[in-house]
Amino acid sequence: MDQVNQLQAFKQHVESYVLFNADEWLELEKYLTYIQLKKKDYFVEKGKVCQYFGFIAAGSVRYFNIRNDGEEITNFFSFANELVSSYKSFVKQQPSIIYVQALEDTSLVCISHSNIQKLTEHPLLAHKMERFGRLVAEYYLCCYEDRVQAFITQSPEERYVELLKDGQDVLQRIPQHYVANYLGVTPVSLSRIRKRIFIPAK
Amino acid sequence: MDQVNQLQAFKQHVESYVLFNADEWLELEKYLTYIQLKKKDYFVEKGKVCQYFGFIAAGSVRYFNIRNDGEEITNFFSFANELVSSYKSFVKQQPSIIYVQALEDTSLVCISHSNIQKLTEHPLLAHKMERFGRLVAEYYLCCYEDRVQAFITQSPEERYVELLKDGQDVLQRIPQHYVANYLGVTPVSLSRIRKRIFIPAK
DNA sequence: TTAAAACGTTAACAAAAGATAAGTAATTTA
DNA sequence: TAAATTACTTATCTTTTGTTAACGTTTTAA
Repeated sequence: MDQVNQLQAFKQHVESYVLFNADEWLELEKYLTYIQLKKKDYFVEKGKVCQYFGFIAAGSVRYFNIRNDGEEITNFFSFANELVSSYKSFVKQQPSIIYVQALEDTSLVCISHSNIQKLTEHPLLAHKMERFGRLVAEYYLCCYEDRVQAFITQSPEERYVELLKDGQDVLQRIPQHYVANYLGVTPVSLSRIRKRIFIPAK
Repeated sequence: MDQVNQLQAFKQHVESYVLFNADEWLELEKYLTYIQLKKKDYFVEKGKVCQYFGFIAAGSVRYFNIRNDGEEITNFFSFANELVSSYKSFVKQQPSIIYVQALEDTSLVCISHSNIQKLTEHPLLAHKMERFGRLVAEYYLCCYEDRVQAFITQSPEERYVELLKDGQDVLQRIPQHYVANYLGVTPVSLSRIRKRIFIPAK
């Protein structure tokens, strides 16, 4: 995917939050950074400060942690036309507690933290950029609200069934043990859940 | 607690995000609503649109859900000097999926949704209000990020031990079965966890 | 103040999940 | 392409959790 198309996709996504006119876009474009990740490249590594806030024009990423025993624990995924960052690390400019890694070759349109600072002080763009930042945070906040709600009110099996409903395409692209972590269970347990669901007891 | 003190506490909290000068405060104050809740009064009810975004000057609230079988499931708590709203409902102006109820008599400094709209278009205050909104959303997003992380990487027992560390005072004020829900386990299970922790096997 | 309701603990049993290991299939990569 | 690695399932055993019910205590409300 070339930069023109990446920018196009980025614009479309941003405008689902806030509308910018042509002049504003010309100015905003100066602050964008294009980043290409190959499969397994890191967008952020644990212990390092997340420098960019990214939009996935193409590809996908996985957010994970490494336990003391070396096991990788997957928290989350982001796909094309979604945003990506180690949010807390980016916002607070503190070392990330997670890794964010490309699941496949991935094209990103990014804004660095220092450019975000400049944009939120920019005479022409400040107001809309603040609003954009707020709406993005609110969007993800609502996602997390749902996710916490699910952990509290649903069993792992129910969470998996729910995920099957609105994430068929997603599930097919992701190794199952990553999904298991995402649901908060072990891969072995997810395998049993699948067995229970697909081959009901006679 | 009288309104002067409530406003004082509110100002202090807001200024931990964004600084407003005296003139700005005088203007902003026009948009505030003071709400008193008696114990067990609702701040928001399920199915109704959350009209206010509130700051708890004194008191505390509990966020909960009612399951099909009538059981109440507690999601979250907010205490004095914290913000409260059914975030998703307030932001999207759609019916709340949860109840928010006062755990004790509670004094709130609130801004209505329509006033938030006016403030984010206000010639004097817009920029700072947008920033305030963004920083608040980011703050809560980080809280949720931690909470989801805890569900994925920790056992209920570990989550409880963690909660004991930084929430001693909180735990003493809240019925234990509310805490159990918050941790994602049943009250019976939390009782067993407590037994395991406090009376270690000989 | 007394009766009713709500709380927390414990017990007993069933269901589910974790840990470990083994075995097969699929994918990677040298 | 062959060897190595990774992924998924299955089995066994242990631990934890859920469910239901009982019991004494505390709190609430009539």
